[in-house]
Parts: sequence; structure tokens; C-alpha cells
Amino acid sequence: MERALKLTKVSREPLVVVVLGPTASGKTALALAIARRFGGEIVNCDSVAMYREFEIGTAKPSAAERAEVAHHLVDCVDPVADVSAGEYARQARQILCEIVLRENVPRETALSEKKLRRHLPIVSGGTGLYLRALLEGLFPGPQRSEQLRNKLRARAEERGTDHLHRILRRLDTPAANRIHANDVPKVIRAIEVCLTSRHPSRRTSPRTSRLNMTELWQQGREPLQGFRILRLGLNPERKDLYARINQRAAKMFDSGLIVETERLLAKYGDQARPISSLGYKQALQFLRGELDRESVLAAAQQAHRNYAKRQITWFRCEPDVRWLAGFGDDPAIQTEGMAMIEPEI
RNA sequence: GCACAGGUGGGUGAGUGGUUAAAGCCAACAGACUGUAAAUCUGUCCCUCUCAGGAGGUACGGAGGUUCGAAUCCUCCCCUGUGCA
Repeated sequence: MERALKLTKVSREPLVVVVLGPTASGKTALALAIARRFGGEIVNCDSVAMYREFEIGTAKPSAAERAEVAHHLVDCVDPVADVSAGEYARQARQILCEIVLRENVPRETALSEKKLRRHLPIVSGGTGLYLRALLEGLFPGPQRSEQLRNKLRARAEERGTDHLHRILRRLDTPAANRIHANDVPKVIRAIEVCLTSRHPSRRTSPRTSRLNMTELWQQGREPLQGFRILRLGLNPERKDLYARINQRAAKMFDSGLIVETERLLAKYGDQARPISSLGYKQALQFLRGELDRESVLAAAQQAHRNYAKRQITWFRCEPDVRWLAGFGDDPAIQTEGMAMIEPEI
């Protein structure tokens, strides 16, 4: 009897809390609150927050917050490097395992049972694809090939997007049916997958051993294993969210987003990937004289709002999300979120 | 007060007698998304009904008029901008 009880307790997989939601919904605040309460470490899931030197426009957690709670996958990539969903997922999974194995260092006067508890990993971020790559895995496709892509892009340039789409149709009809001809990046990736992925036994029969994307998809994904996942979704009223976004964007400009962009531009030119992301893109347009003082802010706010809308669409079909109708920095919402975590700990 | 320019759907802005419920762009809303994803793309977008192919109603500052037919031409009125007084 006693033994059975012990066994079930032991076999209970460690928990990972995921905090998701659109920009400016207060994910960071909620994640921090959870981390403080349960002894957690935060794993970032925002693609551009991974880049170093991009500070103001990325709304990264502050130095004080980072000193207080361990943060992972923030400031871990060189501005001119490329990140990818696959690379993110590999690293994040590794980190999740490490956090869970780490013993909790008691703050204050820790109770003896508290000592035994391991750290709670909290994944927090708004990049839907990265989150999916982490939790559900990606199909076993090849990494990207820059030369092939350049060649295909040039093709599209001279012969039109339909031409590329027809190439894909020949290689992989189901994939072509799924991807719109105008969606050039996705068409290119699909062609790339079809052309560069080969079966190990390609030497014997190169034709038949090449797998197209649909076939690779059918091989399935490799979801995250060994964890119980609890997804907390932040979902404030749309108009409140938009107002918050406008405010935050204005604050970014007040805090020197343009100066930061100027510095980054001087240092890296347009080689640094995130220079073309939300806020930075608009700041850059201002520096180039394409936008005036007044329109930069408006344009940046607009871009953030549009982004939030896309995130909401993405997260709506995320499975098993416990939705919280408000902002993550709202104490009432935090309490509600904690109450959902409590029984799972 | 005079002169010129102009008033078009949530915004901007084409259209200058008929295939025009009115291009394009933007916003808004909805959707897609399997290694550049803070990216990229799609759909809807005056109202009502629909057997989902369509049917009807209302609309281009206002009121009249010309015409088989007007956002488009004419008259008067109202409003906005610019210039001159």
C-alpha cells in the first residue's frame, strides 16, 4: 500500500509551466510571479529576445529581474547570427532537463521538505512556432540551405512566384496545395526540403530515395517527453491590449529606441537580423528619412498591434490552454494563475 | 466678400454618362503557419435575405434638374482648403 503510493508519487513527471499570450499581455510579470512563488527558472520563448544588444525594443526582463530569477535563452545569440525554431527547441529542451534536475536552494528558512523540491521550469514567450517546436517537435527535415534559397529567390525574381509554385507542385503536390503561391518563403522552404532531404541509402537509387516534404511530415514529430505541461494563456480585452501596446511602444521610443537602433546600425549595418523586427524596423525607417518624427511611433504601434493579432490567432488553436482574462501583471490574474498551478506541483 | 481647388464607403484615394456596391492601399475582423516566424501569406470587409449560385434595398456633401441611364453633366444651397481683399 505504502509502496504503491510512493511509486505513483515518484513516477509523476516534472511539471513545466508555459506562459503564452500576445505582446504586452504581461507574460514576463506573470512568469516572474510564478517563479518567485514556486522557485522557478524562466526559459524565454521569444525569438528576438534571444539576440544580444537588442534591448529597448525587445522588452526583455530587467537586470534586477534577471538577477533575482534565473533566465535562459535571453541574450544568448550574436546579433549577426541566425536562430531557428529547431535550434531553439534543442537548446530549450536541454535547459528544461537541467532545471528540473537542479535542487531548490532554499531562500529564507527553508522547511526540510522544500529542500527536496526541484526547480520549476517556466517557459514564457510569444513566438508560437518556437513554442510548438519545443513542445511538439518539428518534422525530421533538413536545415536551411542558404545557397539554394538564394537561387530560388532569384528564380522567383525573374520568372514570378507562380513559377516557383509550379516547381513545388511537381516535387510535392499536397504541399503545393497547402501553401499559397504568394507565400514565397514557405514555398521556398518546401522546395528546399524536397531537394535537400535524402534518404541514407540515396547512393543506390537517388530518384526514389529522395523524400518530399509531405512524406517527411508523415514520419511525425518528436514531442517533448518526460514533462507534464501546464499552459497558461493571457487573454486581456482586445481594446485594453491595444491601448497597452500603444503605451509600451511610446515608452520604448522615450527610452531611446532610436538611439539604440542607430548604434546597432552603425555597428552591424543591416546584417543584424532583428534590425528589421518590430519597432527597430520603424526606427530604421526614421533614420533613413522614410518616416517623420510623428509617424514612426504610430507605425511602430500599428506593427505591434498587428503582431498581437497574429499571435492571438496562433495561440487560439494551441491545445489545453488555461486562459486568464486579463494582464499578467494584474495581482488578481496572478492569483488565479497560481491557483491553477498549485494542485499540479 | 471675390477667385481658384475640392467634398466618394471606417481612413486614404482612383473613377469624370452605362460591364461601378464603386480600383488600389490602410485599418478592422477572421484564418493559415512543421528550421528567417517580431517573418510570410490568405479571406471577409454598406444593409437584409439566401436552395451559397445569387436575390433585393440603400449609397459618392444637400435639394432639384437633364438623360433610357448620373459619383460622373446643369442649377441653387451647405461645408473645407488655398490665394486675394
